[in-house]
Amino acid sequence: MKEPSWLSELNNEQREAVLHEKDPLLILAGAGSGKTRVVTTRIAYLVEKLGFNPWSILAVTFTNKAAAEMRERVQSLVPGAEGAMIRTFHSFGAWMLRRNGAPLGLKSSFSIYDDDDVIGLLKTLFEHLPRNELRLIARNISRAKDECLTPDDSLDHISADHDFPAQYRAYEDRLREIGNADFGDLISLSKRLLEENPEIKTRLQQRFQVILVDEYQDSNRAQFQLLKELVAPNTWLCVVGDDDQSIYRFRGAEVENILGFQDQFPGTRVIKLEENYRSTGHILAVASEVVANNKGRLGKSLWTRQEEGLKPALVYLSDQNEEAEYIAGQLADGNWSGTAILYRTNAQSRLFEQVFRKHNISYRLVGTTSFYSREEVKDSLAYLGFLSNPADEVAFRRLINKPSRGIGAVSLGKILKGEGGTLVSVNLEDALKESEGKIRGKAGKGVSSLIALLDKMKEIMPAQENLGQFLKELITETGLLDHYREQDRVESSQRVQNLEELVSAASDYPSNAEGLAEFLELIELDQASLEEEENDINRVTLITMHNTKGLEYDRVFITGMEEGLFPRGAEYDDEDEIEEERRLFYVSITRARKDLTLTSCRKRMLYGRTEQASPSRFLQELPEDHIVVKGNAAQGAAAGAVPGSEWPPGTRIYHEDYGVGEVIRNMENSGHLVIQVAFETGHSMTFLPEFSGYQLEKLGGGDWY
DNA sequence: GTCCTGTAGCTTTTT
DNA sequence: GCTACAGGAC
Repeated sequence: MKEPSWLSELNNEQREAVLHEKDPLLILAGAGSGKTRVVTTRIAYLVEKLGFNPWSILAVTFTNKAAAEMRERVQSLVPGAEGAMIRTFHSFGAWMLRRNGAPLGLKSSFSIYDDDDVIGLLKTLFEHLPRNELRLIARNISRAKDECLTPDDSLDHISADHDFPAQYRAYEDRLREIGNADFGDLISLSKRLLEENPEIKTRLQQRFQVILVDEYQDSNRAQFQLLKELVAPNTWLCVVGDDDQSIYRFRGAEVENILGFQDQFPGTRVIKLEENYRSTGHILAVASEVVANNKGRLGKSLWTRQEEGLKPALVYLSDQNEEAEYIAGQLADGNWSGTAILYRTNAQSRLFEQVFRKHNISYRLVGTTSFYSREEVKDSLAYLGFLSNPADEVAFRRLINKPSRGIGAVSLGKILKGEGGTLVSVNLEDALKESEGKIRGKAGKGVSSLIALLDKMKEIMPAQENLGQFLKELITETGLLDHYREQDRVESSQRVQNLEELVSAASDYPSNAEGLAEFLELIELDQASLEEEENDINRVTLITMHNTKGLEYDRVFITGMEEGLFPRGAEYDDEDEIEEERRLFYVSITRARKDLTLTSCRKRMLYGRTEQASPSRFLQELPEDHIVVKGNAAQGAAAGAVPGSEWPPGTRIYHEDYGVGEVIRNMENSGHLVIQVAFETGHSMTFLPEFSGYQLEKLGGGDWY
């Protein structure tokens, strides 16, 4: 029997991974080793050769992009096989909860709250707390859910704040009352659903005979527990991942899930994919050498058949301006679309944008302010969300006075709490109607007009051609469109254009309750789905290191290789954190196919201050034989010192107001020397000696020797 | 109820 | 250096 070409094109290990049957399978796939190819081919093989019904296959990924790519590639191998359930973990959770959530009190039309909405809900519960604290609570709730912890569990390791469990409980109660779910719920409630309802669990276990998990190293505890619930003794379980590419620990990802997989699932077969098809020899050697510094790895050694290629360059520059100019110079060859500039923090992109604009270099900025977090989009979605769920207080608060109807905080309080100060109704549309006539003046008229508007919207909905048409009516009738058109005129923004994009995306859905729920889920779960991809244009990619996972470029620049910036937050030398940063470095290096440049600056402006920078510790880990160094590192300046400074670190001083202290750091701001002094009183102050030096008296020490 | 100004605080963030 | 938010002035 002749093999399909997609099977015979695989190398031995890849082939083994595809053909493996029954027992749990752990595929350790190094960067660029053809991981996606193995997963997609495995699905194709199971359907085409072993006769599995696509319906019985579940493949989970972490990003919508990965899911879409997987679906596409499966289809191109075996048309029809893409009928397998290929979803992100969260989208799978949502799918399950919409169909089976009744025992948990969830209606099929629940909305999904993103981080902003969570903070919005917390704000309704704890009005007096400053936003910062609300953000912290939101983060901690999300962390608790990553571990499947309820307010009843021990939460001491999440937050030492004694109020936290009560705050978490209040949040949970309110969210259940409203009937919506947050991102964490999509996983943790799914797990609870299966745990508490054996009949649902059995049904799903019978359906999903094959389960594949991609990027397994990024799964968190809750996702692991959900997976355990789904897997029956006879399930064909296969997980794919790379412990060296685990870079989301800060979001709850547990490398332990992949490190301990064999213990959790006895009888596991492990297959390593170590042949790299992406990068040339020197680049791969550098990557391998760097990541070998990490302990706690399963251990792989990548190799390539490719030529040695170019040696990666390590370039020392004086500051971030020179860095941007240097890269702009390198880009003069016009190969932009094959090039990516990587940085640790989003803030670093700004200067590149400026300099590239100056040199007429086209660029594409990946992953900044998301389309959905824009005000006009959020406003429109609040109306849609509220029409879908009139208990949605977060949406209600957003739309009540947008555009302005004269309903302020006082009137809003009356609507929600009535005259007596108790909650009028969970259904806020009822509460709104209840309050009509009880509120005077402008606000009273506003309430009446909002009621009329909502009624009209519900009435005209079924008559619209599609949901886009309905949304267009909605933003016109509410006045949002006029409101933002005016704003565009004044601020020369593009808000109306964004609204038009939203309308056009909604046009694919029918104008009814189901279409509305589907559309809302799409945009809640896939924030990138509307952003236009114009890949045909020759443009440089500006992107954070985190965002590059799964991508590759001919030429890569890794910028800002400086201590404190990358690795970031290195002051406290937490070895686990350093290892995570090192994995991030490994991920970044392995994005490059042929050409890799690392840049490191001696000075860097951060938060508006220019500070001396020392080279990243990772640079010492680079194998000398495989790199080329340009420029020099420190030019003799000690860390925290400014060359030629009269006040180097270590200088003992006396200040007439603060007493005795010691200079701990020199900085530069707009050409002026700034010194930071730690006083014996415990105070830390900064001074510009040029202007306030008369208040400072040197006590000796700290001279240059 | 809306507009303006001073100040805190700043990672990474698939979902 | 920038931005987002709270609090005061209209």
